[in-house]
Amino acid sequence: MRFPVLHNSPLFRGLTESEIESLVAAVSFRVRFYHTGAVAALAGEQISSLMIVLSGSVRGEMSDLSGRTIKIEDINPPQALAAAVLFGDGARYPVTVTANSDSEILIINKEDYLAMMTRDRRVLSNYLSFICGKAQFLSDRLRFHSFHTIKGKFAHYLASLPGAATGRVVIDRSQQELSEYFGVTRPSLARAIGEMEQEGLISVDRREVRFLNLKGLSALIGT
Amino acid sequence: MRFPVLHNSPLFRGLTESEIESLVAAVSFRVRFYHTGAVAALAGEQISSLMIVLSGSVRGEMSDLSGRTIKIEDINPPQALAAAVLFGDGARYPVTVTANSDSEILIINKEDYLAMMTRDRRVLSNYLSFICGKAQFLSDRLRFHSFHTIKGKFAHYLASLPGAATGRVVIDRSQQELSEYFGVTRPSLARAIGEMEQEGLISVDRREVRFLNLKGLSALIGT
DNA sequence: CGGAAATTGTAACATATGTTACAGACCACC
DNA sequence: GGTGGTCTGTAACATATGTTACAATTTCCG
Repeated sequence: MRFPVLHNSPLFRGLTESEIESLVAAVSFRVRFYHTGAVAALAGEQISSLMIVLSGSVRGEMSDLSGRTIKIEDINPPQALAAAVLFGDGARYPVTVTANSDSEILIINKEDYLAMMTRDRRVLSNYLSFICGKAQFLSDRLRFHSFHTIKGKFAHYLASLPGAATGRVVIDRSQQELSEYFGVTRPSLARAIGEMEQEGLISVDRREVRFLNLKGLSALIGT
Repeated sequence: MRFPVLHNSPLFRGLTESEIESLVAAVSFRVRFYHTGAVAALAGEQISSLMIVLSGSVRGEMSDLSGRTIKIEDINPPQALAAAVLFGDGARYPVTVTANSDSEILIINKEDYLAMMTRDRRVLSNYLSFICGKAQFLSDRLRFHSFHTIKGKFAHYLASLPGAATGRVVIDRSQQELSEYFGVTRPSLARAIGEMEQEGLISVDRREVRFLNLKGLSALIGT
């Protein structure tokens, strides 16, 4: 059994295809085939295995109170299902996973995956790196939400840019992207920036922002 | 060197004190003493070691643009510093860590901690369980923020309670706690609940909630 | 039972943000 | 140099939420 697609998975980074093969072959794995529309995992079901999409495409969706389903995300090869919560106490699938098209999924028991980690340090490092990155991402994201005002989010964002200490930073994305990152609408962001400029907190020239009133900016962050 | 306090750490759950001792002793560790006010780690500094508070107390704080510092959280024994991002690519301390009182911190190099994981499977399991739990927590938290209206958050929360399928659930916390969980104010939550009741979506009797209009509730979640 | 403390319901008002729409500025490309 | 497309600034209006305050209700404990 060969899994060339796993070579691109962050979980197997740095391993040759043959190394991956022998690692996987050493444990009891299986490959299941799901026809379009078939359900690979049910929301709420206990997670007992690492599942990696080998081919095709699946989607995670939640069913709401009236039975309607809402699509959350697509999962394409070589992504894994719920990898970030795999080893949590009583880990359960947060979403129902359904095949978008005919798909193959590699299934490796949790215990076996653990064994692979102890056998090859790179597998361990890769998983740790993956999940720590995820935690970092979620944590950063959540921090932004903790500032309730757009000005607060923007001030915090400015402070996080390289060169903030010099009082002059360059924004690296468009207002559109920035507003999505903040979870607000574009006009609202533009208005907030305009007001901050009028209030003498910053001066804006295209994508370059200068800090004019550090105390005022800090007050926004503190809120 | 003995570390009785580690016995209560989730990272060393299930190990006897002597097992912990010998595991730690097998790698190059050190215990550093920090006087009140001393800085144990600087925000932005690269993370090279696992640091566990053995005694005393430290706090994480961020400095804002004007140099003022804002306290984020206290870290008490036997908690670890930035354990959730330890193995991320280019992991850096998100906060500056300062001693609240005279404190001792156990410092174990990242590589050495990795070695401990491969040597003892329980250490590995514990860390994985810890970080997956963290990811789960952050992810749940973030999901709530994705519903912009309070009614949406509340409907989603109701749907997540055990017994939601029966159309009758019991809320397990006070409005005060719930509002903090949602990141909104208490009167706003009360108003939202009142309106949902008036709109015929739910009926509320103390902490018991019945679902009257599943379609309407779903519409809120879908928004 | 009784009184204190926490919890909950409700109101009036201020404000931040979303929504929608449009016009000017910039940019790439022909 | 035009020309279409994206990005940005701005406006008027609707609305959700925060703020503050107080009364009603429940819970807790002596």
